Amino acid sequence: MGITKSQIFTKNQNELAQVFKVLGHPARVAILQYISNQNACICNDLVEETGLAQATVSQHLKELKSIGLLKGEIEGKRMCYCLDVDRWDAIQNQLNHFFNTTKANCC
Amino acid sequence: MGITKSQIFTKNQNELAQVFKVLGHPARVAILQYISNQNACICNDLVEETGLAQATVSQHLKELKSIGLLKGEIEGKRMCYCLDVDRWDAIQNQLNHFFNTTKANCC
DNA sequence: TTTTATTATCGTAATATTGCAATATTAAAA
DNA sequence: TTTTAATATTGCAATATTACGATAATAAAA
Repeated sequence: MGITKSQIFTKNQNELAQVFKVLGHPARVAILQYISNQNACICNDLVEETGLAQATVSQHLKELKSIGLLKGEIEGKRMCYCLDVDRWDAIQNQLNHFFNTTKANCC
Repeated sequence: MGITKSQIFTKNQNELAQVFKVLGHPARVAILQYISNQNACICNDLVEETGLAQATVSQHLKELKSIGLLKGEIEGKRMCYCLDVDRWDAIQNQLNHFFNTTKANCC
């Protein structure tokens, strides 16, 4: 096979896993950290910063957008990507809820 | 290509991404939640619980072990897998540190 | 309008992941 | 010792991801 059997898991489990998955690439971690050190960012900065090709960076940005972590505004012929802070906080809360509720007494 | 260029990122970024990646599958989220509802667990329970084949479950458990989240004790001819609570807390702290430090003023 | 700069998308190659059947391993039970 | 039960490993097919060159799209600048 090779296809994740998402239909056998709950909506919550799939959503949680999707968030983790998007964050599960060092380039995307690096992109988020870089944006946090600026007040904003543009894609071409990230090409220099990450050492990845422009097409690759654009693709990673798309994935971060797909879970709502980034929002982009058009600024002339540039894109200004920045964190969606509300979504950022919501995701942090969601992950903490997972960690707090999934804590077992060990055998 | 298709290979993640981990050498161009920091050790911290790679480690963080690796943790997110392991958690980024609904079966592994479900396994952790199931273990938390028991006091322990055995692999065969998980086969029924998840609807995945025994080999598949075993593989997911191996990945969770790879980041230290689970520890397994041999109990006769069974394995007793349980959360490593110290590691669990450490990872939660690591992720919170990432979320707290990577928080930008939006543009 | 033409050029230039910036970002997105498409197509494709390389690699990774998922899932499972078959088989191996291990230890208790018979 | 042989059988049985539980888990791990191997090998493989299907699908997903990563990366990038080429190209398209868009908007400011010349």
